[in-house]
Amino acid sequence: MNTNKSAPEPTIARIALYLRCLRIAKKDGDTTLSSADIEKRTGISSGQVRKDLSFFGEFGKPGLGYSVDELSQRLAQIMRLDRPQDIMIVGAGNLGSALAGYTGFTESDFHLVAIYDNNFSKIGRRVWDLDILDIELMEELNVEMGVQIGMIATPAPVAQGVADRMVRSGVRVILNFSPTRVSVPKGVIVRNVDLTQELQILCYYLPAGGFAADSFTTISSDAAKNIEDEVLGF
Amino acid sequence: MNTNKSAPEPTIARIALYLRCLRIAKKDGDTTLSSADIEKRTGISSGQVRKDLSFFGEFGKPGLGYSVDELSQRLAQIMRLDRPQDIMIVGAGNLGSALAGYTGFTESDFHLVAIYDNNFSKIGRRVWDLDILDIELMEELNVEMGVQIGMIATPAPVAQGVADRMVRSGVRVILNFSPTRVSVPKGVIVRNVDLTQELQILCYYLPAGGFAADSFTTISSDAAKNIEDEVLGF
DNA sequence: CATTGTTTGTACAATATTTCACAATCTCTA
DNA sequence: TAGAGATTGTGAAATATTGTACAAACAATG
Repeated sequence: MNTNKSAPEPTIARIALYLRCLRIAKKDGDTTLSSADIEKRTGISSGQVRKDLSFFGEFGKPGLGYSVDELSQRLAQIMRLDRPQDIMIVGAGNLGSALAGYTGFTESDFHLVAIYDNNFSKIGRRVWDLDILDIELMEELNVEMGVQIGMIATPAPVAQGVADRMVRSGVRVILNFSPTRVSVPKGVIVRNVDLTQELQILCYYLPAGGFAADSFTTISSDAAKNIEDEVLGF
Repeated sequence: MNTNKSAPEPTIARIALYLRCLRIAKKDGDTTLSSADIEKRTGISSGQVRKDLSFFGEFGKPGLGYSVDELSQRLAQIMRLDRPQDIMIVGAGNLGSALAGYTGFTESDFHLVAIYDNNFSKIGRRVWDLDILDIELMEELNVEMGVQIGMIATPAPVAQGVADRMVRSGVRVILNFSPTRVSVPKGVIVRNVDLTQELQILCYYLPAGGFAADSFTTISSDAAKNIEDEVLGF
């Protein structure tokens, strides 16, 4: 174990993955998982899994593995995911509205409690089951709500102002979808999800020779299942 | 410089940032930028900037810096962003539709040419200026279109099937928004954008002591501008 | 055109992260 | 309950990434 210094960020990111893996394993009826099992499910090497977990304690039993229930509970505790977390969104446009309706958040016990905008034609309109609120009221309203997690889904030019307002309102961590970096006081954490950047990175890995449809046509991933046949609208 | 081995992934990610920075600098009228200037604009240390750029060549002039125009052009070339790139989206639901309408892609010269779904009630409907196509036709249609970049915006259970179909259709790089990992043949690249995971990571960094609104109330980021006053709907 | 001031490119050092290997510990079965 | 088999936790080695510092190259100015 390693009590003094905090875990590396990549470890934290993987813990989130382990949590999802554990939930699926539980649904599958597995009561215990070895690090090798976790490797099969996540693709993360068993050694990496053990090292990641060992940052926080000794959760496993030699010869057996990890108890699905116990590990889930402990990891959720560490990640502060053992209770529902309230979130707010600023920007009720294209992306903001989609995020507001994203069911994945709800499934993971995130609870959207407010969505703000600065556009008078949007304020008061409903998105899913929420009224769009006037951003001018955020500081006031958040005294009551106490939301600590904010998502920025605005154009770049207003992102910094929104971040500042969030911080003044008591928000402590920010997920920023706008294509710009925002500055925040020390102690507040920002993560950027930059959709364009992701595409650009992928472009770099595009093969040089242009379009070549044949190269991989016959190869099929071993994890492929025949779920395409299911009636599953998306 | 370093011709033999390919650049580290973090470098590639930052190059995308430099490109954006360069575009803004050009708009600002700057014709030349030093690595220190880039640090001011991006927050990436000047040393890091120089090291990143030196992976691909010697673009700067000692005593002067980098020519905005030349560097933009060279970097765009390296990232294959010197010409428009066609993309497709699978999943015309909540998130997929939002991505289809995301203006950021268009601004960076990405061109959405197809959006697919498997739900008969959606196929044929229009999203923005595109007809939603039957996913069953992807292989056939993409012979003509030759799209190499795909985005998965479906529920997790069908993501692997969609990825397989994309690969069979000639897609070479995939941006996966579904909350699951997909396997692809060697040579095909997948990047995952996992919205729930991002929130979960942030949760970990939430301060322990619960809600404490005062701590940062008076501190304001030095980069804050008064753009809130602008009439800028979002 | 020499001198001063800037800025690059890069070797080297420092961190950070991942991989590897294995003793120690536990399970399971006979 | 003893012995075989499985799996953990963790140091130590290997990689990967970032930070530092400085000689060499150029600009600018009078």
